[in-house]
Amino acid sequence: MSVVNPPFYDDNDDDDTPLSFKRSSTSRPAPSKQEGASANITYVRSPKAAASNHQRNGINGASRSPLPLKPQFTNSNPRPSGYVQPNSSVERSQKSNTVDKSKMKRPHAEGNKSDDSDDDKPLAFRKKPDTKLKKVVAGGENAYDSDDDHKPLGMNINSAKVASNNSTSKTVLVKTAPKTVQPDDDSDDDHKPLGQRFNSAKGASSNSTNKPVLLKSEPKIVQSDDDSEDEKPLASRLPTNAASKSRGSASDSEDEKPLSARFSRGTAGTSVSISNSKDKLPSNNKGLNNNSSAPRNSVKRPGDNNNQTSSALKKIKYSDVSVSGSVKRESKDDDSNSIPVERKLTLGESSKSKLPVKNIVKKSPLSVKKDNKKFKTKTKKAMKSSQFSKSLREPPGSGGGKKWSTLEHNGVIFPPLYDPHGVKMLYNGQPVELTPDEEEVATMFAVMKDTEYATKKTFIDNFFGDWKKILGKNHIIKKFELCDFTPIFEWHLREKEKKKQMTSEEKKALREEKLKQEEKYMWAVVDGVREKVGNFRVEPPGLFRGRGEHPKMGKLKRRIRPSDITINIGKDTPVPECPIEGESWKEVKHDNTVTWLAFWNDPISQKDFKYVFLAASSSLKGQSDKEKYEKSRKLKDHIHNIRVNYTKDFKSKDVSKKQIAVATYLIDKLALRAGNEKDDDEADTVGCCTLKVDNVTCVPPNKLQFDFLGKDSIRYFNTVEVELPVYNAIEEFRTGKKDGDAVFDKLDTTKLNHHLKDLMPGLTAKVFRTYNASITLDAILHEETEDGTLLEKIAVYQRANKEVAIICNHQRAVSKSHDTQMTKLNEKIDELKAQVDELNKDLGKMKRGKPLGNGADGKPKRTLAPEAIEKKISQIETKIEKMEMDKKTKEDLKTVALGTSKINYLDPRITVAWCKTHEVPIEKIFSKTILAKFGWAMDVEPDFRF
DNA sequence: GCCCTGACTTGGGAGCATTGTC
DNA sequence: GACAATGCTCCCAAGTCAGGGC
Repeated sequence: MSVVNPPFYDDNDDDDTPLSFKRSSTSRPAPSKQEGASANITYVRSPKAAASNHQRNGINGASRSPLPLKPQFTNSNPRPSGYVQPNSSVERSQKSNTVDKSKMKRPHAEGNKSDDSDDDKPLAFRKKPDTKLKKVVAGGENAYDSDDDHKPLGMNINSAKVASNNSTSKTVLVKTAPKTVQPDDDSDDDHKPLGQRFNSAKGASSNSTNKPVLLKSEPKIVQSDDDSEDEKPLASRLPTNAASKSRGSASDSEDEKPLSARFSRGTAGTSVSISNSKDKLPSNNKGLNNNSSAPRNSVKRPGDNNNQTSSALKKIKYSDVSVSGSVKRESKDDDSNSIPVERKLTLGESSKSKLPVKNIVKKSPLSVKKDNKKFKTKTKKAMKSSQFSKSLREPPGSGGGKKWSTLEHNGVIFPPLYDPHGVKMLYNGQPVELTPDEEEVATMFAVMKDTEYATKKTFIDNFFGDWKKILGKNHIIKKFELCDFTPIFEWHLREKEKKKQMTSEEKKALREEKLKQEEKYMWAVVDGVREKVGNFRVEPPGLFRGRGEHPKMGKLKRRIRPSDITINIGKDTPVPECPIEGESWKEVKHDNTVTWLAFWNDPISQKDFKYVFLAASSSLKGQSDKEKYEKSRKLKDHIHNIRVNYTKDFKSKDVSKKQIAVATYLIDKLALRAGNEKDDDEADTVGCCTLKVDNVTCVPPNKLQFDFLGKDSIRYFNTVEVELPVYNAIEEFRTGKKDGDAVFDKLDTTKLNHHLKDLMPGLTAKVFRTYNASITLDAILHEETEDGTLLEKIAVYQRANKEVAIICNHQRAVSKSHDTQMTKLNEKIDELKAQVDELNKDLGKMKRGKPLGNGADGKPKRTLAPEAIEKKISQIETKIEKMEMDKKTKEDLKTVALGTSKINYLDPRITVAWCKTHEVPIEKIFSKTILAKFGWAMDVEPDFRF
């Protein structure tokens, strides 16, 4: 890639111009990572092998933090029905990513028993000195006193030979020898990405199994006889890189240095943001004073009509007016989706000077009094930990509990009323006349006829139960089995087809019409700044599509009416007109301590609410996002102590303490979710604190096998080698209990989080996920990126992204067309290879002066110059190479969902900084929507490290 | 200290729009 | 231009976690 005088930012207004974070002679030259500041525009980076990611496996590098390596293949695992067995070696290679974080260790790291700490490295990068003994799955490892505490999960895997041929779950090496905790250990493991902290199991059994399994609706696993890892839990699929670079010991010490010192690049401070004055929007506020002291008489909680004053004050905190988020007034025609990327880049920088200064909220005497009272009631323990226990929930710059001063919006838009189609369903073979209300619900079910829901008893029972209430006792329809919804289903298919057949003009016209109707609801004005509203459409009625084995699936979600909806709006602002004539809102509030614009009670679960919020691109959300990442970033400074702390407590005689220690260990090492208690009317899923005895199996001498349904009923199945004290503790917690009993019976998320706050302000269980995800990305990008082509760089990013997705167990179902696509690709590759063979033969003949003979069509072949044939061969080979790469990527990512981590767990500043440093156009990584969401991160310095 | 509520984030999939291939 | 593949956005379900009430 050329780096000669590329403009750092485009200076023009061309919306279509890719936003490349290139350096220009006028911008600050980017210092190379290795060389510190550099005045040269051209980067000089370590001369790493230019091989693609796929090819790097096994290549030793000088890097101190080995990357997660290519997954090793494993084996035969239970797979969900419908999954296909890939056969090719390429496929196998992809599958291997199922785990075995253990395999991630690089050989020389393995051999390197240096004490060089890698605590500060992301887990994914951590090496394990004593690899032979440890296995992990899904990120399990215990390196608190090791050198990998700061590494991301994916990088903390050491390789080790795993001999199991028949194991049913893949294991990943983890340190087994319980180390004595050395607080002054020079470990650098604390900051490694999780993935690197797993030992890698070189040559892991191809039969081990931790395949990711999507069990959303059907938890049953189909045993497969192939060695695919496709269905292994992602958490256990961290790619290994047995031979990959390992960090040199010399650099290890850097892990403990402040980031700024580690990556000082000289010219720090130079702004890299572009400035485009025309894009800077005035902060006028349409007549509503954004600094006005809006009365805080709002009610804190929806539904609470008697608590307005107190609720409004409840969250108020001493002002913190650091409004760093970008706030921009959208021009009338400025749909955020079409904001030029470069404009988005200006948000962070330009907005700083343009932000409406939020009010400094002084606590009212009442609120102070209330706070004092609260303070006095704190227990000694709470007081002791008060500095850490203080809620940090409010986003920065929100002025304490106050989220806005003025708020204008137009309410919500309702779905159109039901339009009866008149198609008669059959009952007992006879057409049945239905009223519009009856037909509406019948249609809801009919259109789902070919979904899995329609085959589930719970879904059918719930639907039929609710439908019968509408049909009434005397209706002819009595039994579901006699119902035939086919005529309605066929009508639905015809409608779909009609829609599909519409010309693009007709579709466009429809879109425009819809946009016209919705335009007014799409925007809100917050403190004088026009912001996009997220979900301004009221959910239409339908059948509840609960995931997994949700007991309420199929129940009727009734139509929401204005009288169900509570509106939240600025006090001196006109209340949105109710769009349905003759009806009115349930209530109107003016609560500026919350960010919702409207809510209604969930018709399926009355205790739950459905909120209307601002869009992700809004400054309020941006501030909150930034705060989240800052908090996670702070964890890096505490992680070593936290790990030392919980390790100490593994052997505590106080069972509660011991359970907290072990749970924290699991959350840290396996990126498990906290695990709140669930009600009986919810799907039976678990997290760390709610693990049941039958969710964890102790496999001597020191492995734990986890098998449970997590969020969204996605299966987490993983075998992890853990520290012996952890293993013993889990065994102890299970003793005397039966299946279904809680492993951590002395623990819940409240206790756990309270404890975590003692260790770091604002720390909660979920912060570990963000921390490990972001530090993994940061580490991999910095270790792996080389001076390659743009495509190669993007491949590095994708791989890092994938590591994180695996750590977080972000799975997706294999697309229906996956197999067809793979078959087509294989056929094309074979065809091209045959062409190359033929051309090579021709070339040989020509060189020997022999005639070429006839082609496949029987006609004499055209004579070409040898150079032309060689050129053609080369072109086809390049094509084959590309297709092989496509194939690998496709297979590799078929069960991994990259988007979730990108949107929720990866600090965007890491990505932006990397793009700037490596001249990768940011839109190659972030879509327009994500760019809008991360506007606040766009002006980060290229040398930013998480 | 427990239970419950409220507010917010996280999450996968459906379906639509865009891009690529022939 | 037709069709397929890919990518993106929207939808809404399902988590987390703080704080109030008793």
